[in-house]
Amino acid sequence: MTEGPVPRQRPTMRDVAALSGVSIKTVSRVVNNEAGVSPDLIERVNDATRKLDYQRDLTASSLRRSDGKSQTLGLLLENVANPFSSALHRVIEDCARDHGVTVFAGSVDEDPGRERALVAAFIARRVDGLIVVPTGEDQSYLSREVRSGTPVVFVDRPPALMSGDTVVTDNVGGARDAMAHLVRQGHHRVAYLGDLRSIVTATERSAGYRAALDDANLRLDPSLIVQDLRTSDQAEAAVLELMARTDPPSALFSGQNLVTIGAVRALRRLGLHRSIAIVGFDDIPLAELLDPALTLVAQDVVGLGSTAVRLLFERLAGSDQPVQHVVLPPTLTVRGSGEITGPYSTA
Amino acid sequence: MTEGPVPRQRPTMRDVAALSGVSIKTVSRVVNNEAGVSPDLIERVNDATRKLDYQRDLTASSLRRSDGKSQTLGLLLENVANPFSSALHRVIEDCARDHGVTVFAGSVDEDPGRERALVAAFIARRVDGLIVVPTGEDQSYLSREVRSGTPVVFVDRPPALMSGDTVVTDNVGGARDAMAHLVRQGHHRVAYLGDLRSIVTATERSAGYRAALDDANLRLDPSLIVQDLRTSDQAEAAVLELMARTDPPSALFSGQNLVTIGAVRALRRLGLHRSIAIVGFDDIPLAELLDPALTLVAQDVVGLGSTAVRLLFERLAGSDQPVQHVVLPPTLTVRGSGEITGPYSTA
DNA sequence: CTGAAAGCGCTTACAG
DNA sequence: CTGAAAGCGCTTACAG
Repeated sequence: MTEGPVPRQRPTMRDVAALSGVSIKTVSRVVNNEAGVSPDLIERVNDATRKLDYQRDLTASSLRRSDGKSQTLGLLLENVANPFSSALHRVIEDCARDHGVTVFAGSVDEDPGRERALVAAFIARRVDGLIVVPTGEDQSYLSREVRSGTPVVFVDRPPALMSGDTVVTDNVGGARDAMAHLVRQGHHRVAYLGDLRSIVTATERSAGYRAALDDANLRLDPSLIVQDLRTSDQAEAAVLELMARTDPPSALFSGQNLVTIGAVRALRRLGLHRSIAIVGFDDIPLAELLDPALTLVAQDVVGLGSTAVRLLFERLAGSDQPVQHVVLPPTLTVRGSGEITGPYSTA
Repeated sequence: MTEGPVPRQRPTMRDVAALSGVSIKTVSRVVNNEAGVSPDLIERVNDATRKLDYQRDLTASSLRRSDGKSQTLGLLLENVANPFSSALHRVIEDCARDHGVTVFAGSVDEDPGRERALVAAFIARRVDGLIVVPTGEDQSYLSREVRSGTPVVFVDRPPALMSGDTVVTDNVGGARDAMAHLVRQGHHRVAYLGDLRSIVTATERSAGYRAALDDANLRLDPSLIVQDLRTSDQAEAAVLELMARTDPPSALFSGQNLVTIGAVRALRRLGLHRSIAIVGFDDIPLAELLDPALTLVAQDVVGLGSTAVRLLFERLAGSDQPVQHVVLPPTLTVRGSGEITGPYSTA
């Protein structure tokens, strides 16, 4: 009877202590760089550590540690594969690394049940804190976690039914700027294409759209507002329908990256991409390679991520300042698609 | 003197046991759904669990568990924000979730030191296994981890200086197909634009390029081969230079997504995007919206990710079958940029 | 400067 | 069916 290769167990502090002829407490001191160990013991312990390839078990360490920190952080994103989410993930990873913290990430897919399940999975693994892009319904269940000592910072969207540190983009202002830009190009009939109304950012962007019309004393035509678009296919269909009307818009404002992609696809299918203006919210990779290149309102992803991490670490350091709300301005990047002039152009 | 809100400690099994009047062993049995606990005790424990909002500490649990599993997995990607990496991440997240496993992900950025640091961080947190997109140098240090009982599966690229379960794309075949496609359109002078030669996939793709020229009895012109392109800017510059020659290529084969983007940018700058053909390796979001739309060789990301997870869980289940090497075919997606005909076209 | 004992929150191995 | 004791790998609190 042949046995597979028996996996030799990972060495423990006890093994290192035995090999170097000291107590495990001394090994612990050396491993943690505590002062007050004699140089020769330090050397003997380090030798043994190398010889055995000892790697401390951080989970056991944090179990007993007085601060109880696991050096771990949970990140809940809409979808790790979405360009905005993954860019945010990268920024947060880098900031967390500076603190020696490793990141668990998960995709929520706008599903409140999944949000709760992911939070439970992260809490069960005793993350030190959570950074959450919340899904529209109700985050009140998170206040328990905050009270239990796990700080939570919300990013991209504010939480519902609870208050907490939050870092968001000025969605109303960004949408308003984008719309004002289109109006300046001579567009009076601009359609709004939006994501799920349950998503706060979508609602805010539509509010910015309305505000800009108001600013310009333009009438709001409710039939030019299409919302609850979840996929680029739905957005494409919506634009095909809009443009088939007897009174189509001369420009589009799209409230999210997937929606923008679907809208552009529809305009190209209709051969209207050079005559109908479009400005979209959210940056899109390759936006500058399209023809015309896409004029977009881009969020400050680095600002969002780094501020969220900073707020989280301030709480972890014991800050009990009042709840922080940080709002970052987005940037309108002019590239061509938003500068197609409309019927009221004075140029 | 005012005190901040004292964070009430998370309840432990001891607290639940006290409240329900049983031993912690009984609480453990109920929490783990072990058979053989009387119905009324189950109910009392569940009541107390709810009342206290008890959430088991999985890290403590796995410390004592005989299998020692942390229900955690470490994923090393080139960059969590890269479209290919993040798509792979999402597939792996979903497969891992089916096993109740949560994913740590990190970005290596082609830096061997960072690869080792990330592995160390994941091992210190006692992940059950690792899925690694290796960086070209040397993965031999990982055999220690495998021997210590932490299985490793390599994905997208094979490891260097060690052997291990690996899931990769048929890069040679994919590149060969792409090149054969260009040759069929009448191109005899095709430039190859490649990533770092230290990246195995880049080397394989250049081998496929050469093989296809051979298949077609075409002369290889070394001056049409540009490698070690790391960014889209470098690729753009390289193409500008190539096209300024007295004998420029009539088509381009680009070996990676960022390189393709740079190449397209150059062609557009030169106004050559409708006359010079291009086929790229790796899918690119929005490829179908460019003009012409991009003909690309796309990897089977779902296959790569799901196979990697399957192999990992087979090892975790104790499989000691020989090392597995899985090679998945990529798919040439014809969209326009690769069908621009060349000087030797018979059409 | 060093170490033996106790304990972090849980599961194992065993006794009743 | 239930629980007291021991122990996972580490750190704390304390003694010398």
